[in-house]
Amino acid sequence: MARTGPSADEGRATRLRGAAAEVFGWDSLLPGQLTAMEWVLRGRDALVVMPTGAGKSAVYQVPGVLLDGPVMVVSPLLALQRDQIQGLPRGADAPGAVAVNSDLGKTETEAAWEAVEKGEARFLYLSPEQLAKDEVVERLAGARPALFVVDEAQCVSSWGHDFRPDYLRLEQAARRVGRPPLLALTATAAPPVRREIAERLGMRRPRVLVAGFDRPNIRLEARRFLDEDERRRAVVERAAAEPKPGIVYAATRKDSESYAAELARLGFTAEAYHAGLRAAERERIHDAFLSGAADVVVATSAFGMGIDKEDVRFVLHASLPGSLDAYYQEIGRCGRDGRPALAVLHHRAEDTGMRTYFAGRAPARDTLSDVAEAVHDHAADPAGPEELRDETGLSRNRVTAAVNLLQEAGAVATGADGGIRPEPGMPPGRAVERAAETAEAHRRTDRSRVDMARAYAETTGCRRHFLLGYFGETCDAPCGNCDLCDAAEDDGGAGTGHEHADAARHPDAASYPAGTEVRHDRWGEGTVLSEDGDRITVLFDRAGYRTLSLAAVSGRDGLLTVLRRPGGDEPAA
DNA sequence: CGAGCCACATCTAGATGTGGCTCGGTGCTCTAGT
Repeated sequence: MARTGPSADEGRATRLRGAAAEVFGWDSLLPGQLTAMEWVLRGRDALVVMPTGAGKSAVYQVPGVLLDGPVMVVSPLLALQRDQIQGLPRGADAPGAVAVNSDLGKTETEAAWEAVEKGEARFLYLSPEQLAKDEVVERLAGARPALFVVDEAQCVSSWGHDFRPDYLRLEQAARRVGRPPLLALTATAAPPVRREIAERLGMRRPRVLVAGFDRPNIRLEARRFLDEDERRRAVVERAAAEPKPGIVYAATRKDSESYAAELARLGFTAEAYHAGLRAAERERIHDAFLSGAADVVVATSAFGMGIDKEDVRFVLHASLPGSLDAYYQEIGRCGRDGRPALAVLHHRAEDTGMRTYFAGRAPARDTLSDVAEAVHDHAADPAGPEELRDETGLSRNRVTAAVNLLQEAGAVATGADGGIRPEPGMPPGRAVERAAETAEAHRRTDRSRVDMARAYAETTGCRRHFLLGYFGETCDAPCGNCDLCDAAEDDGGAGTGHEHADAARHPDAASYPAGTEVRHDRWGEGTVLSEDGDRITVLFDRAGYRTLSLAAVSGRDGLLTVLRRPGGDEPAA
């Protein structure tokens, strides 16, 4: 196979720079942006992890105008789709863009498709749920898309398993529309999440670009409370005292309202934001925050995607988050202007209860059983999710989630026409067994994510070191901008704080650098994520995240065996 | 998993304790009835 020479690469770079300048009015491209754009233009699958505001969308927009066919963009929120379309250049020469979703009437939908088919609209925005519809997939296949983009790709991992199961069916959708090259974009993804995105989307030897994770201007703090009233007081006082604007994340809708009410009583413009509010109200608060009219928004996790505001000064958490993936995403919304910003986590031991509950949910056995039987009954004439829904009487999401789990367990497969058939020699009873085991493995992983969030809250080393370690990055501890680094300095140095941590570094720490593949007697196979003094954190394939004491695992009895040392290719895919 | 609520029981007449129940977060889409 002929390799493309330097002149071909240069040609591509020139064309991309030209399109960026002429179509979008961008005179310069960042090195990472250009590299990723070249991959896209060459038709390679790619996964790009880049902070919000660093020009992620440009990675598909610029090559998109040079490709030979429409670009489809899967985006999780309709509001985000609207923002993206509005952000594109307008005018006679501009590449058109449309969204196809439930907001549109019949006539509008038809007009949107025609714009795509005639080439008037180069970008087509869709929710993953749209791709579950046969008529959408067929029409899209006819338009021969040149690129399949998954924006906010962390949703594949965070929402695909239960909340929005159509996220786990994007691989099938891509195959059915002619399997164009894939581009996954996200601002936050730890190495296991990157791996899961690539796997779930069925990426083929993807190129991976990870832009720097560290946000050194965000000061990190965590405070533990025994008493609920004390915690509430501390959160309110901090939100009141710190420079505005800021965001407070609460665990429940009720809490978001009570905190907002308390801040309002103190004279601040504070708004509660959660998914239980009417759409118009949510929009009003969103706009008030962006315009600077609101000092503080107290929100559940519903608030944030699509918030691109530079001058947010703090993100306070009034409860333990469900994972560090979610936490980093949420605190990443402050200090985008590079000026000092603050992230404080206020937590109690009791917070883990609700998080564990949310992390532990899987389709009921009865549901799995009903769906497995329905698939089995249709072995001769495979049915799609829609038909399975009619037959089982279960909701759309339940059927899809059950099908996903059965498919992951190797009990069913999806054909080229979208039909779901049982794997040969797999009776429904065994299919359910295997799907239940798969669900149990997810449950363990999700719960271990909660454990990692708690471990961050309770760490005694440098917080930034811990957080970046979770994302597979290193930083020189002490970072000098977290509460624990301050405490170490106050102690006056010698024999305390981080120096203490260094002194306590286990002699075997060097034997398990990040990326080492290991096998543990009890937890099975996994990958070392980070090393912190005398402990290492390992992500086990079946047991999730575990923090292990080196003294305990590496003694003479060797609970931990090294399978493969790091080095070579990027582990994603 | 655990907090909070309610009904009811308890030991002795208005509080305190206990068992059972419910609820807790993210969005799109479609449909029926205004």
